[in-house]
Amino acid sequence: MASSTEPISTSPDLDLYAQKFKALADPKRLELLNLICRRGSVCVCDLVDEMAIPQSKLSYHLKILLNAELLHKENRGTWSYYSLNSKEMDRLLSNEICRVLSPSC
Amino acid sequence: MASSTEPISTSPDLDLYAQKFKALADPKRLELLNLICRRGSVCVCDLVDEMAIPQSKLSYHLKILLNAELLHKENRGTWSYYSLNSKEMDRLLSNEICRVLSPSC
DNA sequence: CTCCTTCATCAAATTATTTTGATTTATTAG
DNA sequence: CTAATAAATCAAAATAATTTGATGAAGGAG
Repeated sequence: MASSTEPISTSPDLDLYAQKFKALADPKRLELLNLICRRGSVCVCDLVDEMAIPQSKLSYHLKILLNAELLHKENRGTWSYYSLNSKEMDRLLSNEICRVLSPSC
Repeated sequence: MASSTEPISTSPDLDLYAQKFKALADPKRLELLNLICRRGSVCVCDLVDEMAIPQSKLSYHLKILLNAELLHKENRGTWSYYSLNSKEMDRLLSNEICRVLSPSC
């Protein structure tokens, strides 16, 4: 809706934040974020190798992080390259946590 | 494994962070944090009135937030007073998000 | 063209979380 | 003392998230 009578941005859209935190609410996905961050940009097949996780499972988790806008995705041919959305991570998390999740980024 | 040749504390306990984010991963709980923050210190019965939510449900969510150390709890007689653990919130979240979740705190 | 790789998606099975209503313990008030 | 209130906990039911293995679409390699 977002009608013109609604208070502008007084509603911080708790659902939207909840979605982002939900994406972060899993150790596997935190590990994934960390790995992607360290690699800069990685394709799924490399992640499968490094994480020792079935590909469909990986795609599932990547999608959750992507939907939460914590990742960027770029398609090159049949490959999909994922990278961290640092801007969004920074916007969300403290420096301390960013450093923990993304050391040397 | 965890052999002695492994780098110490390379794992910053992702499980622990995941737990905290899981606590934040629910719009009802974010609303709850916000309300508690604005009140400073509130007992469960007041929260039941303000949130229009069954008491057992509220206690369930409070427990999750407490376990994640996002809240403090103080018992006075039969009353339980909950308040925000601002230190932990600040440690975890960006200023922007802290402000959104805890306006005027 | 044919075969192979990459990756997303799907449906079913599994597992985890949440909701509900009842019960329980402790405390307070009359 | 007895009544009533505060809040935690419990078990069952309802929902939601995750895992798994299979399939399919699309592009690359020979």
